[in-house]
Amino acid sequence: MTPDSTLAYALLGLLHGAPQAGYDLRKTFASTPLAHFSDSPGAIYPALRRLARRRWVAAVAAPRSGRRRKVFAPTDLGRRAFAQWLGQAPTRDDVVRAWDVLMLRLAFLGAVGGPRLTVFLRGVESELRAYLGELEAYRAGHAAKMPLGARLAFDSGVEGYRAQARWVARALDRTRRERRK
Amino acid sequence: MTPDSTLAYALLGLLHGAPQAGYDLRKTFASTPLAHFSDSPGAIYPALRRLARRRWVAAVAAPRSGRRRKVFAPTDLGRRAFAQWLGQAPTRDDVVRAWDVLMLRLAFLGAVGGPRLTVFLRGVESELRAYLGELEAYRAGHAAKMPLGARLAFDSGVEGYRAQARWVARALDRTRRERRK
DNA sequence: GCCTTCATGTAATGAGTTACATGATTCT
DNA sequence: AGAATCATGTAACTCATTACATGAAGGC
Repeated sequence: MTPDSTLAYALLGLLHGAPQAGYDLRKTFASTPLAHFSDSPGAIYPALRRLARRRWVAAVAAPRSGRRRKVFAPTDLGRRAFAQWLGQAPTRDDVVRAWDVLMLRLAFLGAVGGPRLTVFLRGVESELRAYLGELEAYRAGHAAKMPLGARLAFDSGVEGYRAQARWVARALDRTRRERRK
Repeated sequence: MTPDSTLAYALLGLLHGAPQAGYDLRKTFASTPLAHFSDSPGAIYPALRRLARRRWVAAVAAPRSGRRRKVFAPTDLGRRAFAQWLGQAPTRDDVVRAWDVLMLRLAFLGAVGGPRLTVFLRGVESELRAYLGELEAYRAGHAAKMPLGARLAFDSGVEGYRAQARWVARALDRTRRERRK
């Protein structure tokens, strides 16, 4: 089965929280700065249809009267698929080019809670450290030859990853304290 | 005229540095961590053709003998388009959802050098500060209600932007020193 | 002669963007 | 009655991804 888009998982996750209609999901995307997904109907309604075709979500009883609304809820199959997506170990590639997806998974993992959160954060931490090592090595070899702008852009990347490394250390701390309570 | 993809501008910028063939550009993408663009032929060759159709680049004399190679160089029209792309003032949207594109522009601006770099960085700084303000306001209103994972993910974002704010301040410092030399 | 690398391409597929279309409902 | 909002959808377009195809040049 072909993997679905990030948007599809974001929708699926939100439907776990509460069965909703496409319009509600659009409003969520438009009003929270958490994940910057598109709130355009041309993205959301087709994605919902794909999820429905896959039997990951299903429309629950539509209202007989009032506004026309199609409220979707995850199926058991959808719940399993979502749990599997959440449970994947963070990879180097996730850290390097899909940080936003990692954070999306984290946001949903928090609702689940428990030790899975810690495992996830530890995975992020180790991949992050490894990648920072690669970046330092690259800098040592190439920084001198780079034009000013390129060097600055490179540094921006490094600083970003360093900040995330500090963040993940603090996050691990916080989850430990949270569990002790 | 419809705006072209980021990849197209990346290619155009690299061709400014030196006329090259698609194969060379692929190797650049595969070997530098600067911008993580795709090195797949299915992305690069069509993008080059689009640039050629637009008369932003043109193939320079192909070698009579030896390997089949199509070396492209930017045209005057292409240089103007690229300069215009580089010169755009950074917007809030750039900072929030297209940081990588901003850094790509920065990397190419460095080659140009001069006061444009400073102007650019100052623009980034002010948009960044404004967005950080928005994020703080959001946290004040919503952080208490967010589940642990969501709060952590949100913090990751904030920390990332804060790191970039520190970075841009230092970058401005460095360009000032660079110019004094 | 054979394998590797050079070098360019195409086809199928999936997905997002913008813009438009369409009605129903609620507010004033 | 008219406007705004609710709510869902479609169409045209652009683009990237993966995988496959092709052939020439050079090293051994």
